Amino acid sequence: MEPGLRLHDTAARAVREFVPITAGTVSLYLCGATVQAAPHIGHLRSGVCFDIMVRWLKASGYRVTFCRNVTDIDDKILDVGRREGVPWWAVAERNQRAFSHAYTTLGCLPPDVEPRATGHVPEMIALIRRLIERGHAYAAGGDVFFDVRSYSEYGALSGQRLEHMRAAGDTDSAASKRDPRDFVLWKGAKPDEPAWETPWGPGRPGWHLECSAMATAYLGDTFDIHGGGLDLIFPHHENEIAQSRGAGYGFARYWMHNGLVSVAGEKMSKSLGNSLIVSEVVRRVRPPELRYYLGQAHYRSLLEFSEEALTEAAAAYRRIEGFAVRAAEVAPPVAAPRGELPPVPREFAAALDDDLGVPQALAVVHDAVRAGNNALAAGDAAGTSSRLGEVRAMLGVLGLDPLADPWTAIPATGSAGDLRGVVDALVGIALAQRSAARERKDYAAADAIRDGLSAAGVLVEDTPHGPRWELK
RNA sequence: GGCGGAGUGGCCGAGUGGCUUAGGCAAGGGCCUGCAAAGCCCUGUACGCGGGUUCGAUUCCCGCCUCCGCCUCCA
Repeated sequence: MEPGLRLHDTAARAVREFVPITAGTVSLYLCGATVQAAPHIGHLRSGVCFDIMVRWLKASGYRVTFCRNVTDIDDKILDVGRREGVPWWAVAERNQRAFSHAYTTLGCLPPDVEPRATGHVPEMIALIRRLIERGHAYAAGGDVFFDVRSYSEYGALSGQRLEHMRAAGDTDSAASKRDPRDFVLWKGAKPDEPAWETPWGPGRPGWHLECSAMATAYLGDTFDIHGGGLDLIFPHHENEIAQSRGAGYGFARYWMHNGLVSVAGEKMSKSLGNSLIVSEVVRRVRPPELRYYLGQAHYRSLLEFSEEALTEAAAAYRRIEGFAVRAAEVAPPVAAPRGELPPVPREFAAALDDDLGVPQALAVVHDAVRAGNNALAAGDAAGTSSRLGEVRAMLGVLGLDPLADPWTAIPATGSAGDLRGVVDALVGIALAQRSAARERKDYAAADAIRDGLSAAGVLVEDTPHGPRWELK
């Protein structure tokens, strides 16, 4: 009777009932970063959307194996290294760290495995060998190419027909291709570039090949879900399918693609130079607010970035957070049993089961918040507590914790703990003075204290139980 | 040229052949407050344009306009 999870499958161009290969388990591969620059919020939108996906799968009882790769070598990484006069691997390492930090900052669970392309050359060589044996690939001029005409299904994912396609521009030695649309599996070595030995000569991996090799290495010949940004459908995912199916593997059964983030009507991308770097945006809104913003729209929709929308999202999240914080003061949350996720309201589950309907799910959250605020106002501790439980459970699935200690968001300086004690004490003294002023009806003095605290980033609210304060 | 997607009230953003026409932000009114803040209650009747189908369309069909993505590295 349970409707169960349904997902939009790009290959089928439809929402399909999700049936895992093995009951109770899900294998998920997500195209992660090509670590050629610092992450922008478009990258993290993908990260957040699939993080919610993973969390929902887990909350639904699935055992999930989540693999998110790192492409740590490509033309641009080499370019950046040359330009900066540092080794290519240092560029990759630095940016990978920036990505990891951004994922962590926005509350994305770490993947079960995070393979790097350069660590999987043997798997790639084996895959190329298999493709050559099966007549789908050929070595020419130092490169190895995939023969697109040998694979009749080529173009099926993206709905492209071979005769309409333009030449693949992924190599400098196009002359040696049998067909201009053939794409490169392995790039022959060039002077001053890193190279690995192969039966076809030294060189480095082509981008598409990496993902096929890594996905099957960790998730098996056939796995459940493959995800990535909309812009990867063609050629990247199309080519992955050609390589993997050509090699005789079943490969991914569902293809999920998240919508892109645009700025001023244009796609956000490194090459367009309109990137909003995560580390910058997180100075304007707090990380959970940015996460809320990136996750609030449906994962397949286009997200046109605007400062106003970001601010609105932050306000919306604060409403939820405000309830949770106030409710927790009255009705302390009961700690959930270790590793167990508390149940979420049925409407919330139904929304997420319907192709990850986060917007509708958030409507359920806000309804619970309103009910909770009403219970709070009525002094209904039991009702407040139960609503708080619901809200926390739902937000947990969305990767947000409204009761997270705000001090943990403050960059660790080694003295954060001491600092907190000092602020607590000083604000406490100021509020005591303000209360005294109010007692004697000296409202000018009371307001001056409140204004002073506000200017310092401490917001004061009067409640039936006395004043309370929070940062920012 | 080929493939795909989108145009919803001031803004963001769901959704649906009619029935209770999501939710948030902002706005106005009210309650609460010493004043605020927060919260609660109320208010706003929207679906790009033109046809068609229908008792009835924002929702289905046709045409058009505008915008975006992919077809080249890109989450």
